[in-house]
Amino acid sequence: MHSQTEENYLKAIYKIAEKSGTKVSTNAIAERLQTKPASVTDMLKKLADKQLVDYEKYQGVVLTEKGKYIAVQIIRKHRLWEYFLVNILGFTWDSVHEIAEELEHINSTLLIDKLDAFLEYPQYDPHGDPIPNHKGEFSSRGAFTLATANLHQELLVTGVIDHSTEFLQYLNTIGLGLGTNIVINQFINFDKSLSVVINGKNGIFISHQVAKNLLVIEK
Amino acid sequence: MHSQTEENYLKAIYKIAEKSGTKVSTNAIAERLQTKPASVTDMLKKLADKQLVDYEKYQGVVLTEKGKYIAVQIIRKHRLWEYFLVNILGFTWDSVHEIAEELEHINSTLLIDKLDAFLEYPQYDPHGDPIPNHKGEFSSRGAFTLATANLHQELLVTGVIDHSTEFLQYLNTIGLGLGTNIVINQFINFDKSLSVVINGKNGIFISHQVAKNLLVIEK
DNA sequence: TTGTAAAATTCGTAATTTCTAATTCGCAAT
DNA sequence: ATTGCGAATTAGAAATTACGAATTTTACAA
Repeated sequence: MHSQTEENYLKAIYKIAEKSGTKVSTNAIAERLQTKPASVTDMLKKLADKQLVDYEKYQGVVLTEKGKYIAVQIIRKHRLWEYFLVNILGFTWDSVHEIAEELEHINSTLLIDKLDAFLEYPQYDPHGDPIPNHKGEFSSRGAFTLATANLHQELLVTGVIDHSTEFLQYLNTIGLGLGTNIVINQFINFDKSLSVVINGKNGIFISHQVAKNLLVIEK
Repeated sequence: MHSQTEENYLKAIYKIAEKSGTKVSTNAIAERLQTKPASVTDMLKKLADKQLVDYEKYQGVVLTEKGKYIAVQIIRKHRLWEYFLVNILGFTWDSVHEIAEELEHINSTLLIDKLDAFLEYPQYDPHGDPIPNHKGEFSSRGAFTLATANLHQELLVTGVIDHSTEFLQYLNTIGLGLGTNIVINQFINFDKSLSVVINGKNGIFISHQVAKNLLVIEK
């Protein structure tokens, strides 16, 4: 078994590598986990001893297959629990992250498989992130950010990149959530902001910063 | 917040005191938690500092009101999760204890209240133990053990005292579970064993040891 | 090629929790 | 009142995870 701390490191390394596509630096891990580089170095040595990461001093780390498998299982658990919290217990999408961070460390493959079955094998969590299946395979919808979408195309919101409570609550205030229909009416060159139609309601402005954090597909 | 270890100590002290009704000894805690008396002494000092127990060297401990409240909340969480695992996810009653031991340490009052509501405020867990409500109040059915029941009385099984997998699986093999009807046909003086009718099936023998661990009420 | 700033590591230390071994305490029997 | 034994405690040490300060390494600009 692995400690909760080890699991959090593996997940952090996975997430950073997912975004950057390269070896993961000590500082990047420290920042993500709100800890200090010295602590990260200590843990990387430990994970390397357990063959969960390939680690060379000063060169960054990469997850081994074993490490990647564990990371994906934790992500699976996190996202399934989020789905449960929102769709079964009635939590809002902006309030489930912290609880799922705790639940993801519960250790029982049987529990997760039964939860998955009870939820009828959902493919996406309440933020639109794909839920890996029991083999660790992810679905993909080929979504792109609103910032790269075309004018006048009918779009469907399928996910968010930023998961912070503040961002999600802002989306709530403008009536935007997963499944919302959206059309870009106007592109403002000056600040790259957008004027959009949300579920038929016209003239809503969305900043470039927000658009970059919204995932959509063509309808 | 309190560590998982602290919570386990509080729960252990509560359970031992519940049975004995007296101050709880260091050795009793050590045995229940599969640890050494020296470790227990260390932790008792810590819990005393936090005002969760009243502790005098060599005299044993008692939970304070604060400590008792926390212990009851952990028991509430444990039993609600057991109910969820059995009645929603389809686990068997003999396989949920270990998972619930992990889930009981998830820290969110909102989560537990929402889970309670989703489960429709169950009063008893899959082993017949009462689930404290959000105020910490327990229900009681006034059950007694099969070992103290009368001949020929129609009885209903409402709980078990021993929660071990072995005991529960044995009950499965003789077709006995919560809600089972049972009548004592014969009392064997030699070894205090019983001949009983279970759900209409005659001539099943039950040892005194088993009878002492079954809770029943009159029908 | 060299100098320097940023990144990463080492080292010593701290807090938690646990353990073993040695010691002390409380109480029952004499 | 003393003795002796089991229960409980203290002391010292290990494992885990984290941190600050000092040091080393890397990468890149001049």
